[in-house]
Amino acid sequence: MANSPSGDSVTDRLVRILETFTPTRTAQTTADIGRRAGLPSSSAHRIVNELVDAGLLERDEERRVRVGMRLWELATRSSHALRLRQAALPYMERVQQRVREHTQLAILEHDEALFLERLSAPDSGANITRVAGRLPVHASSSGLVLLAFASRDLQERVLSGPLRAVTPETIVDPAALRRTLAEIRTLGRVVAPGYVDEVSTGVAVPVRDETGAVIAALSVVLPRDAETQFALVELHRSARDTERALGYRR
Amino acid sequence: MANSPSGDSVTDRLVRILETFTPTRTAQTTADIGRRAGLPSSSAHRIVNELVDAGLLERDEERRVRVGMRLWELATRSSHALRLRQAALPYMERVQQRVREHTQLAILEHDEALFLERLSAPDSGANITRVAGRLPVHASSSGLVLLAFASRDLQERVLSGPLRAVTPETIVDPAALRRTLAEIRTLGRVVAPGYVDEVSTGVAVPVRDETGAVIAALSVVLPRDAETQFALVELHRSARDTERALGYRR
DNA sequence: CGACCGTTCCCGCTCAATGGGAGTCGTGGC
DNA sequence: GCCACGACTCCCATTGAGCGGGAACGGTCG
Repeated sequence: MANSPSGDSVTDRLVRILETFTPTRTAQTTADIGRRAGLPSSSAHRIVNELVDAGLLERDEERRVRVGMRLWELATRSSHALRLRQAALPYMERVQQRVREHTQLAILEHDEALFLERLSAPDSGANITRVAGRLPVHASSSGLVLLAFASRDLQERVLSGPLRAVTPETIVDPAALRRTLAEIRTLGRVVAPGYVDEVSTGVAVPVRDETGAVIAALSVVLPRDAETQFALVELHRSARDTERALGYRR
Repeated sequence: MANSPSGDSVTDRLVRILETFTPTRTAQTTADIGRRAGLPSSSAHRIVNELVDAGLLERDEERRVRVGMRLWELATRSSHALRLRQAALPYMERVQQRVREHTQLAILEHDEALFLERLSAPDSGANITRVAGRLPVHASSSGLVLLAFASRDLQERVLSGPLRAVTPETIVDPAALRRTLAEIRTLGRVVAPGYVDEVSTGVAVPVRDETGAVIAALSVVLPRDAETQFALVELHRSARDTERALGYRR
């Protein structure tokens, strides 16, 4: 790969640089980026300046570096997930209005649940989910739905891998997880009390394409002891409407 | 610059490759990308494969190349615009529910209005705006608001540049545009009938930070002859609520 | 069956990227 | 006022990774 003795390509370096940015660290000095990405100072400065010139990164008033709007634009405007998001949004809004709790849309990405959208009323409860954030498939309600309908391959990989407990109530026993997944496939929904956050219960349903394959999960985060039935009915309705809006007819 | 005799850096090439993707062309063959980006076939294949390995691009079922979710994730999760969008979203929803027409949020980016979000009821009218899409500042209602409160520098650049007519009613006379901008500054809003689309009227208001600087525009697209007053009142209220949600107190 | 196209593989050349180090600027502590 | 530190820029000799022309493979279409 690149001319670097360190043996990483320019692409690798670019990704490593972008990965130094997180939701809580959106602006940093070039030197910081270099340290975190494991790049020599002069290289870090040179590459970051190049990226700023290209518009992929930006400088704020204090010359700190941020991810550029240009990158967001390029990534968003041709993302196929945008179509899914736009189709689902009106129906997510309806769920949000009626249930008045966090409503979210997630897809399967690299063995995790990636959240494409989150709607929250000002008075909604706690929620650790973020737009463009991730949660493990075996813990989050969205993830469980995505996992239940994922390839056998992925299921086995997750079941045999270490199942990290996010809370004491997260399912970490492979046999129990297997039973839960079977139940999700039968019932077409999941109720996940306290798996991600002890004070909340996630409920989720699948969104399918015309072949019946599950392409996304719609979910709501309720207070731990809330009634789940109404939210599930609304989620199912919105999932169907989203499928229709995408042009899928089954 | 990269090792290429063509004298463009790897970064340049990356941007050129990403720019071959558009909202209407979200999947293409590697050879297509190469042609459109002006790269030799073997180089295009090598670079695209590298980007796919890094997760910035993806292959679909037919081996065509798409922009990867990983790129969207990296660009979105640390984007400072995300904070603005999340703060504005609940209030945009309220506007959308009450006015029942396209509601959008735009910022100034590289002398154009860049749309961060668009909410549309299924029964809303025509709208050429897209999320992550752009419109010229002198034509769109959002753009006019952003331009009116932008730096004198940008204003003069736009006023002296060629003002392209999007429709026959777009303001293309510098003197008229100057008067319109002054009026926007006085009234704190704009009504743009037929400037972007002859059958629609855009109305927009500014969103400010604590220093009073305009950071975004909230707008609604109405049918050409609709009453604008109600929409403007709702927009103003939502702009104020958004400013408060962002923690700006004035 | 032949033409075409997308793609992969190969390989020798070369020059752009590399990174250590020196120097500049700005800041904050004392 | 002085010193230390950190962020950043500039310089430059070295070198190996990127480059791209070309050959070859495989699928598709007429």
